[in-house]
Amino acid sequence: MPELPEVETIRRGLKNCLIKEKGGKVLSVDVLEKKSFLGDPDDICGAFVDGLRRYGKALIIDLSNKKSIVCHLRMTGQLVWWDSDYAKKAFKIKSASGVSKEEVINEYDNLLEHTFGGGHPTDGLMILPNKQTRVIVHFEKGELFFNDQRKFGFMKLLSTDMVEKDSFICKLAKEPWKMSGDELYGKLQRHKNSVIKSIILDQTIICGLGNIYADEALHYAKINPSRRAGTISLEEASRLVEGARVVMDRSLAAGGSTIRNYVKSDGTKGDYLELFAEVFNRQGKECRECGTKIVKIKVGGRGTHFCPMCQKDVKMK
DNA sequence: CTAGGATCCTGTCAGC
DNA sequence: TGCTGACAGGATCCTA
Repeated sequence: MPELPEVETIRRGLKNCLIKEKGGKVLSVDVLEKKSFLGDPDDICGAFVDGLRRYGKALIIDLSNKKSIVCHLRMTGQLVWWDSDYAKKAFKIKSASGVSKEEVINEYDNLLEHTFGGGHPTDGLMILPNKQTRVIVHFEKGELFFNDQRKFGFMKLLSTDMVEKDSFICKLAKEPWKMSGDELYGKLQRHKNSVIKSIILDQTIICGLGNIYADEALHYAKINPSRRAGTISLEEASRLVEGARVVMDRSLAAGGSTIRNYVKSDGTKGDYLELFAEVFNRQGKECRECGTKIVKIKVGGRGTHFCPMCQKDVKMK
């Protein structure tokens, strides 16, 4: 779920909530699922948040005591903040009797400014913790919830100066905005027999794309997802990098394809997919370019969406 | 070294 | 209804 634009959206949002006095000091940490938090939670108590960084899909929360929380949401992670004011009011709403469900939801909508959430879209986030809550960081002025259905994501405590040496982070390739078509083309030559879709999901080749934006970038570049990397021309590689930039820029402008203010009563699914996706999750619908029906297949074990007309396959010589 | 498949987990949905 | 298998916006580990 969370790909680069979602994580960046979370970074920007949490910046306004957590840094210095807005969040205040960390009071305590509840680790509800051991494997979701690596390190000693006591090490961050008493610290302020100094800043938030992002490396690809990894979010780094830098603290005032030279420690950092490295957070990866993987498939189903969410980060949700609410301030103390929200917590009080939400509890009041929850415990009020004789109120209809609709009224309750409206009340929560009025509290949006006290909250921020992003990551895997789900409903029912107005009352936390829920059974998917893995970690709660209690600040002086609010709470940060790390929810994760499948437990693939994690928070990991590191010394700030060790973050860039982390085995995942140090291997990350450039993001599309910093990568040239030549550079990607060069990398493709080292994986000639790999399927192009799988290659661009590899964060050590190009960083930031996940399953949605990989499909969208390939559609932009008019490249069939099943083609082998060795058949991709320099021109196509350049279009592909450009496509990655374009689709992720669009998503960033829309606040990511994911939840922004998470207690919307009309569903929390975010804007990107409905507004901008050309192929992802549009199987059976018409391609907006040519009217051909979008097809869903499996490539490298991942669900893959493409237009068979715009993205014709090319046979290897 | 590369390429492909299994794997970590829980929840949901289609089909019987 | 209940059961079953497939699948899910990620990354790593194992095998050939």
